[in-house]
Amino acid sequence: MGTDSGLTERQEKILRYIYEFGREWGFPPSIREIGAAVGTPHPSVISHNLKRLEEAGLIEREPRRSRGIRLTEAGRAFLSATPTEMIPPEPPEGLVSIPLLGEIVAGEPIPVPSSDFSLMGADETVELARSIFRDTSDLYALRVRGNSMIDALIHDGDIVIMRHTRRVENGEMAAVWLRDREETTLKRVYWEGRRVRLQPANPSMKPIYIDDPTQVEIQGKVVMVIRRLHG
Amino acid sequence: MGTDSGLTERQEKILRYIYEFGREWGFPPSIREIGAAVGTPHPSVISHNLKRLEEAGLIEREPRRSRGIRLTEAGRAFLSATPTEMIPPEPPEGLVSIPLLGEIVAGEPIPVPSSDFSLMGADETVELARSIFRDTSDLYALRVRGNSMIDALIHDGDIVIMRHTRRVENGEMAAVWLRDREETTLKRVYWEGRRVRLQPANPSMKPIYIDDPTQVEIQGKVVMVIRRLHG
DNA sequence: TATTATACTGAACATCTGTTCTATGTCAAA
DNA sequence: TTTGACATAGAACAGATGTTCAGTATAATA
Repeated sequence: MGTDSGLTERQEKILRYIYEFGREWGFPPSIREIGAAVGTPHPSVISHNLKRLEEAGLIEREPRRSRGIRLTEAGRAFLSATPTEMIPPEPPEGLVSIPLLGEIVAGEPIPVPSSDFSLMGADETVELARSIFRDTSDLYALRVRGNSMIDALIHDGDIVIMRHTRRVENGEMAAVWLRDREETTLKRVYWEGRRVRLQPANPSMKPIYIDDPTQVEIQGKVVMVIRRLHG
Repeated sequence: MGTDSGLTERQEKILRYIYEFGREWGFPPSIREIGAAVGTPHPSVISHNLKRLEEAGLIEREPRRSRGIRLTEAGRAFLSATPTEMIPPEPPEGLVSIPLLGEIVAGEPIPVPSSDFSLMGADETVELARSIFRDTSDLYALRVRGNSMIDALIHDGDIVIMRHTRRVENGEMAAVWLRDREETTLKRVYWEGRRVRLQPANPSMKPIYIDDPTQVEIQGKVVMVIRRLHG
């Protein structure tokens, strides 16, 4: 037995993972992916617990279909009601609370943890109209520090709204995580055969060429730039 | 070839089915489920067409993962561009609908009627979170045309949110109505004794001096700059 | 103690699923 | 006509995936 919610700690973990996996990837996890996430490689255990979660009405399943897991409203409600630390207050309908995950310095990039893109840990949020975006599930915000991106018409204090996607079109501006350097930087990305060109918007600056595309991890693309002025 | 969209009829069917399947089941379809839906039980055909859809940027895929299909923004846009059009809903509480009153060209200013700042006549609006602003009663929006304000970090297509005030501090950026010229322009305003200096943010451009301050009518000051990028 | 219920472990299986390979048909350009 | 690009068709395969079965462990209960 786990908590007073009637769910095992593992069951709660599973439920939460299903939610977070869906947010990140756009489709539900498989049984074994859940198992790896909660530390049990045995599908029967997950299967058993999924059965319990379904009996509790927190999820729905499509028998014999891969990734046939669906969170019910009750499941979502359960997750918002039992936070791990703090759950941000529900924004009014029509608004999106976009987590402000940190800062980004264009010239001298600072790392942004690539694993933690959940709402947790974001003490600040940016509220925008949901209608502006077609899909708001994978948006986050970064505050720009420094004036190195001045020629991209982005300067100190600006807020950039990012979409957490793994793929960008040629020429789109993206937040790029360079694995070997452990840096994040804002650049326009061009896929040139088997190398990647990271082009600063400033034409006087030379592009960075990455010969190993696996070193380049797209954190997301810039969807919007917001600048607030005097009052 | 199918339509003028560059997509085969089958590819369009596939794209639409991915969307509808996701809406119905909460997870993406498998390749063979797509095949059955579009009348071809051959996975290679679907695989081939999915590759095309991915190249077109309409979907994203996670290689070798079952149901690893995700609609991109472009994909959603494509679908909503074709079928029955949607009716925009009323803005919910917590939002401000800021009237988009027209365009402003920094270099070659165009007139904006100073008398009509009501909501009427504004066919477009910009929706923002009410919490961003102290007071939302006197806000309006203008779309920037042209790149003359490029050194003010404002460029073509940007939306500027204005506060309709008659008075600005020295150095604040304002929309200025020049009575004799019947023009509106975006400039930083400096009150210098009995004349007014309208300073373009571009340092290479000369300021405009207005000797008769009554000719200068402050339309409002720039409160926010919004730039939307790809998707 | 014996019983029952629940959660877990381990293994195996049938099917599903994405991918790859080869071959065919179609249509437009050379 | 030939050529090439492209959509399609069929088959096969390795791995993923959901499911099931037998057995173990632990705790609550009679």
